[in-house]
Amino acid sequence: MSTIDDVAQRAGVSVATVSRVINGSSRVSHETAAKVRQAIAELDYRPNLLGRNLRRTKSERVLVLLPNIANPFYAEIVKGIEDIASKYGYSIMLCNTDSDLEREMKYVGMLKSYLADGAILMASEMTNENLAELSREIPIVQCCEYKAGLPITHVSIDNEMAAYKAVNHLIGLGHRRIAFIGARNQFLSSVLRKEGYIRALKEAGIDFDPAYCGYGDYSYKSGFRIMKQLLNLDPRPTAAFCISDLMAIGAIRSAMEENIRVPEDLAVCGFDNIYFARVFKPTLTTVSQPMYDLGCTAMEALISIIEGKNTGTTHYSLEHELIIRESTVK
Amino acid sequence: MSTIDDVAQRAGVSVATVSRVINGSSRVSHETAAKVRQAIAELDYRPNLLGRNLRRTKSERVLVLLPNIANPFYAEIVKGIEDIASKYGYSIMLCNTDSDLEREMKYVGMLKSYLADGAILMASEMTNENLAELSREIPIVQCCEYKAGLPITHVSIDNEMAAYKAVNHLIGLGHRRIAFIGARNQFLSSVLRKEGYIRALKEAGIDFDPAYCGYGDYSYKSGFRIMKQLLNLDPRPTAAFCISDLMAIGAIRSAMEENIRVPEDLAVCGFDNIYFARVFKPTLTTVSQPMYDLGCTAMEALISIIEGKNTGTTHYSLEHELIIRESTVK
DNA sequence: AATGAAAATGTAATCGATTACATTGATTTT
DNA sequence: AAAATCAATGTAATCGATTACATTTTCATT
Repeated sequence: MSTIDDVAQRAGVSVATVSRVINGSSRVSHETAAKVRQAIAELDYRPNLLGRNLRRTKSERVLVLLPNIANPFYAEIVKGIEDIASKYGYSIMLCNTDSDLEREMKYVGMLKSYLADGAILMASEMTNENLAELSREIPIVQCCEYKAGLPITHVSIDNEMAAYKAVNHLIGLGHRRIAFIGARNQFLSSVLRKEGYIRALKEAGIDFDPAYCGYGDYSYKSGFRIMKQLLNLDPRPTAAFCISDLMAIGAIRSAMEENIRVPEDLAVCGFDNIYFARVFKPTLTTVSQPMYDLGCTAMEALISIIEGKNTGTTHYSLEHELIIRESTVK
Repeated sequence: MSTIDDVAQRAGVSVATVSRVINGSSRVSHETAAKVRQAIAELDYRPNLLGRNLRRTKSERVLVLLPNIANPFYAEIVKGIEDIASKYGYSIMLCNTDSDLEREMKYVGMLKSYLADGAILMASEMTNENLAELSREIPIVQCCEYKAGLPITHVSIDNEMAAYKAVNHLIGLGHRRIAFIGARNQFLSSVLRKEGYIRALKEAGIDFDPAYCGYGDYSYKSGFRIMKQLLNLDPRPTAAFCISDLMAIGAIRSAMEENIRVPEDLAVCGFDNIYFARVFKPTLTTVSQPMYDLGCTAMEALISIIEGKNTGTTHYSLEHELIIRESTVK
């Protein structure tokens, strides 16, 4: 309601002085500062951020684009992002893209229109070309699900190795017919998880069989559907490696409906280690991603790009861990 | 990068004309408009939203404050909010408050600093006084979890009746010792759910016993912990009504650890009908809230306040439904 | 051809802040 | 006492848009 002019008038000083008091940018006498602060309090004045940001061409705000807030995987990452943001005085605003390119572009438009200083993209649907162009204009960092071969900083885990270890675990339990429940998309993370799966099979002398592979969209539903199909195969798989926990849980429920016991008749391994992985019965064997740290690292990286401390692109790879629970071992 | 001045220069017109073309606010000749559009395309120009919003004192943006994006209950509500927002040309930005007043106040500060035209608050931690004051300055709507007795529009279900029906269902199954797993907070919704619980007991001639009541924070963990304690009672409850599905699932897992069968030895009823309620084993009896519609209604209400169509406060109460599944009936 | 109305376009004020530069007044140095 | 220095404060330009008002152009009407 009230502007810096109102404050200046009430305190009997110029707007410059008021601004100095607010920003502590240069020395103001004690008495004057007190008068100004008093006026600010009396008027309940708050600087108009639009004016300030316009003048400073800096918003200290960052957009976080994510495909789906309902996916618990992202919640923990966001926590890390928020903590680091707040440490450096940045605000973050979450943008739910619903994996819809049009929605995503709307938020990217806001980014290009100076509403924020940069963005963290998770599972962006943009083309490589658009992404590259965007990152030339505006500081961005890709987190977790990312597009390959771009000069854009990203933060993730070693997806190939993680998948390799998970599948190796299944092989170690004696399984030979191991299904792969993945996703067919542009994200390097999903490509690498499949590569890890194939490498583990190969090293164990097991032929890769595309019939044992199904593709969905990380969701419970798609895991459920894919497993239904896989169970119709003859001989049917005795184990499955899924690229998300939600898919794994869907797969298990699918098996349960067919009276197939997990893990006795079918061992299932997930990916992510969302909170529900230890709540669900049977508890879920999975690859634990350091979600909180992924978020922290992404935000640290973004801020250093925004503040010009870091111009090159860096690819961060954080540690993961295979967590063995009831869904593979009784 | 480029401004309206650059566009004007390149097109050989004035900034006013460029603005007219962008906003279609008044007639511009075909040729001129074409020249301007060409220049805009060539420069990849986008209006600076800070400048525009400052001038218009309108951002067409709305903040959505929610306690926790990890709670699947909110995800569906947000979808409704987003759909209506997009229908009216508004953008929404999600703000994760983590039920932390300080964080919440930071976002409220942005609101007061003209970064958005209004907000939808879910489970706000602000005091009644602060809320009332805020709503006098800025359009806000409370959704689902709300504070009572304030002249602020809110959208929810009839929580008392919903709880009453759920507990009545348990009573109908023959239960007499029915625990209440709730939350001790300022939200009218949780107070009303308890009142519904008490009314159902009363009508059935069952004495209300505070020993059978536990209080947490809607989370899985708190449900787990509370049920652990309740099971130590002698005689122990044979049923429990929980004010969130996450709590109900925690309670069930707690019982399972003690080798207590659900629903045979203990019937459990949740609240919300989150997606997981039908995935979890046993599937969960619960009160279904029309989350998507709650979101839609809240956003419609907010927009009508922002655009000055509606000045009074309205209290919307949407329909709910008791959904009976395995956790109460075999 | 002169007139007037309507259409197209331009000029400059404005939104609310920040900040370079200018000014004032007090204090120190010589 | 004059000069130099420095602290405190003010004036006005600026960020990038929108828009009221002014001006120019076009064209139908007489």
